[in-house]
This record gives sequence, C-alpha cells and structure tokens, in this order.
Amino acid sequence: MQNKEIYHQMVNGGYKLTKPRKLIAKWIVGHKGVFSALEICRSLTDLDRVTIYRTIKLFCSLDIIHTVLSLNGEQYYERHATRGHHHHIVCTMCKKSECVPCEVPEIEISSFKKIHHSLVFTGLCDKCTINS
Amino acid sequence: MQNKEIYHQMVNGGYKLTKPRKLIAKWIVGHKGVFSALEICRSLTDLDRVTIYRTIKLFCSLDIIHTVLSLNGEQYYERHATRGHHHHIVCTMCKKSECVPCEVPEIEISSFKKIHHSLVFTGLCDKCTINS
DNA sequence: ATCATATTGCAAACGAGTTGCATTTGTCAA
DNA sequence: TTGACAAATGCAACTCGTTTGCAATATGAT
Repeated sequence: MQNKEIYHQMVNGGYKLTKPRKLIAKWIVGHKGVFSALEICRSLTDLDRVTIYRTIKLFCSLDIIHTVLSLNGEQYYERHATRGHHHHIVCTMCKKSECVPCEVPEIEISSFKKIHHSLVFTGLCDKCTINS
Repeated sequence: MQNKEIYHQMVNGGYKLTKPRKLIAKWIVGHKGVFSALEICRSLTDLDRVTIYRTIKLFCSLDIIHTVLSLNGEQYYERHATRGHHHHIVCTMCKKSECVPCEVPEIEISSFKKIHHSLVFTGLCDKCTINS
C-alpha cells in the first residue's frame, strides 16, 4: 500500500493526517504518470480547489511528488520515483504523450547542489503527422 | 545588423513592418538570453501588452524566436540559434540561472516526428546552499 | 472528552495571457 | 503623391490557473 508510505511522510513531517490529504494521497498513488492540480480538482469534486493546491505544495515540500516543467502555463506534477526516473514526449497537436527513458547524463556544476532535471520532448505523433 | 534580418523575415512572411514590431525586434536583438513577454512590457512601456503578446506569437510562428519551457507559469522565449542550443540551470530558491551545454542524446521514436526537447536543471546555487 | 491549533473552505484577489471591437497605420495601386 | 483598404494597434473587459485572508471546522495531544 503506497499511500501508507505517504501518510508516514506526512506524520514524520509533523503534519496532520486529514481526510482531504488522505484522499489526495490515494488519488496520486492510483494515478499513473504526470498530473495537474486541476485533474485532481476534476476528480475529487468534494474538495475545495484551495485545499488541493495547498496539499500539492505540501507534498512537494515533503518530496512525495515533484514538479514537472509545464508546456502551457499549467503546472504538472509526478509521484517521486514512480516506475523509475523517465521523461515524456508530448504531441504538440493532440497532446497525446508517451514515456521515454532518461538518458540525460548527470551534470556536475560546482556552484549548484541537489541538481534535478525536468525534460520534455515534443513532436508530432503518427496520426498528427499524417493530418498536417 | 540582426534586426534587418528579422524585418526581412516579417516582409517575406507577408506581414507589415510596423513601429511596434520594429521596436520589439530591436529589443530582442539587443537582449542576451532568455526573456519573457513581461520583460518586454516593462522595457517598452509605450506599447500595449496585447501588441507585445501578439508580436511574440508572430515571431514564434516565423521562427524568429522560440519558446523555452516555463518553471513558474510564465512563458519564456529565446532568439533562435543564439549561441547554439543549450539549457539552463535555475536555483530553486533565488531563481538565479546559468547556461548549461546540451548533452541530451537525439532520440528516435518511430511514431513521433519533428522531435524537440526542453530541459531545465534545478538546484541550489552556492549562496542558497549556505543559507539553507 | 476537552482544548489548542493546524487545516479547511469560502470569497475575493491575483498575475499572465486572450478576445472583441473601434481606431489608426502601413502598403500598394492609381 | 495621394487615397483606399486591409492589417495591425490599443483599449476595456475577460479568461484561466493559482493564491491570500479569514472565519469555521477537525485533528490529535492531554
């Protein structure tokens, strides 16, 4: 049960285990891949938007999820270490996405610590290539 | 004179060479590195936001500039082919950024064409590492 | 079970970017 | 050079994702 793990991280961090937080944790565990705050809003309609945004921030600070770069002004997130580190390729026309294994070499920059990276590939999927 | 080149691209594309467009072209040529629409707004205060946004879109469609992924909901742009393809590392605390050469291998995905990538490294810069 | 306080939900605001529309400006043909 | 017409501008008012202030509520330590 992956959500138990998240509950643990919350309690360890000194945060209360509330109903909204549990619901959001379960949703995230049950969701494969990248997601946005608004997707959670659309699913968990009993919860206030504000609570969802705040919980997402909390989860980020607890390293339960991390931000993925945005393609369109909407912020996306991903569960830390789901199925190993990887990236996505997104079709610029129809927004369909696929996973891509990570081949970014580790970089060494003396003046920066705790380096993470966010990578998105964009292109045209087979269908959209034909239609364009 | 790099802006002459841009004027050419506009005329070739069948677009008028207006005062606002020339001003924005000059600003972009004179600007080193990544920029946002709002930065131009702050500099060229006589121009309407709307005109700036519309001109940026036009320049993107003419391949004069291209979008850079955003870290915070604000869209960033860069002059095409300035100093060759590269990426950025951004400090998560103070937002200071540095350039990083690109070492992402070309990927081959049969079902996608015209693949581009957007990569941002994040981390803590030296100062923020000390203060945290 | 009680209580302090962390957390929620509402309303109202925010900032970035967009749209509709009347006015102005570039361009091209006369 | 001028004038006409489409293209482009600027204003106002809007959208959408996200945030803030604050009163009401729920959690968990006692």
